[in-house]
Amino acid sequence: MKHSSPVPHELRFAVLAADAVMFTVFDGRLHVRLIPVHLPPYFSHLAGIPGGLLAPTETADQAAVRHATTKGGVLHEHLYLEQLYTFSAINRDPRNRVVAVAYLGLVPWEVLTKTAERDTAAATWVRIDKLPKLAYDHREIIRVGLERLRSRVTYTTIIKQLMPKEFTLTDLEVMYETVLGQDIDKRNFRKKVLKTGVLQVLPRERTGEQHRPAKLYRFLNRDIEPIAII
Amino acid sequence: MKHSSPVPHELRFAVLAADAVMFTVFDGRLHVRLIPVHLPPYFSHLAGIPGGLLAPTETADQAAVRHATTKGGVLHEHLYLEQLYTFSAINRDPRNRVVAVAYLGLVPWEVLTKTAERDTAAATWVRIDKLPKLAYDHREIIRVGLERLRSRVTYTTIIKQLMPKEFTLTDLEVMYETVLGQDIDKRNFRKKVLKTGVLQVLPRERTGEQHRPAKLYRFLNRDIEPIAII
DNA sequence: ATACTTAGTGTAGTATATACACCATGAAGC
DNA sequence: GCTTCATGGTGTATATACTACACTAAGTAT
Repeated sequence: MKHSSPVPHELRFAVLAADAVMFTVFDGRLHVRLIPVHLPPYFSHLAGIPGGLLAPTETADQAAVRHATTKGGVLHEHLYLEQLYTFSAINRDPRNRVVAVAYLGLVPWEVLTKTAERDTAAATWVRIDKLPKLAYDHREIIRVGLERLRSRVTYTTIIKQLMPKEFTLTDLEVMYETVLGQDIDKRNFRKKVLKTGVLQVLPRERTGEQHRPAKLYRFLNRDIEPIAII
Repeated sequence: MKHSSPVPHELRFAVLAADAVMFTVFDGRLHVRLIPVHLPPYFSHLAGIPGGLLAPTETADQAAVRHATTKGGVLHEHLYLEQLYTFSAINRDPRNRVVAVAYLGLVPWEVLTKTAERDTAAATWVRIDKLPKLAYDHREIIRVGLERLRSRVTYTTIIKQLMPKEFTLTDLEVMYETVLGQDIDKRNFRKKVLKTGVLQVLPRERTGEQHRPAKLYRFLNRDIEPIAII
């Protein structure tokens, strides 16, 4: 049993939420995961990023995983999440004081095989240059998430969280180009990325593509290392 | 008047706090601001970083400024604060569920002229290699703050938040060396930092120091720019 | 005038970044 | 089986940046 609380009721004014800005890349475009917002005062007119309240026995990390998977439809084992920023503006939710711990989520498109992970009534992948009107401050949260993603991509190996297990060097180059929105020189990119030593060549090639087969690579481990690549 | 809340009482389990890990540098050492923790279950046995609960009409940023100034004793106009990380472990406070939005604070030692800003009974500057036993998860918060400071110092100009208005190139070099804990080559440092263009030479020198006078510089603006220096 | 202390500077060697074009190889069509 | 097509894969020359390193300059104190 708990002791009587030393914190007066009027300081328990806020509700805590965990929201996830999840990105994936396909068709050479960055996409973000959006769900319809059913709650008042929006009643499905608007979209938002997946998220929800913390339970009393949950950390923000745990709540982020729970809401990203249940509401966002992306399987836990496919998803990388890291804390992004905490949004605490007084009226960010018009109904209540809600403080949101936002998370940056990344998931490789290729692993999203289950129907619920692609586009359904409950959740869709939307091009970041085609965002609809969004509820709350979710446009701002997405902006901060994208900014963080682009920044981290240039000095860490976080991009591995967007790549499938096996990929060609062109796949990886295109991923960098898509996330950063800029072209990269093919020869210089290959020299640089191979010199970092984060990739392992596989004894296999990707064939069947009406051109010369490409060697397949994988990242040596799942951790994000602080290495400048671009 | 507020509408009746759509959020059940049992989801208002948490209290929100804003804590500030404030750093300054003097005597060639990094110091962090600590205050005695009077509350149960610690009763002044332990120290902690300044912080406190959010008021219902406050953002986390505002609460961080308020507690850093009132409890930490550092004047608002001397203090730089940026959001660091949100700590939400279930039992981080043994009395209550408290979710803390932690802030990284920086302040130049030279501006701390008021008594309350130096060492008092209410707050002291403690060498980061001589930390006492700390309440809650404050050692972890300080660790994360220091890690963030060192990381930001290498690819932004955040170090300007630790420098007085006017300084010599040696002052700046020593600041980098102190924060990063490593020596820097004097000639290479000067070439690099002057080439970035973030500094302005002043038409003045620092004299009276029983050696050749040093030119004084200042940062061109207060914003933090993403520039690699070390 | 001398001693002391930090300020201020340059260069050579190495490593890294950039710009840029052609041959290799499998698939598909004839 | 020859040709076409499309992407895979490679090297070099130039410019820029990084590193290591030692001496003179100038004010203060005696």
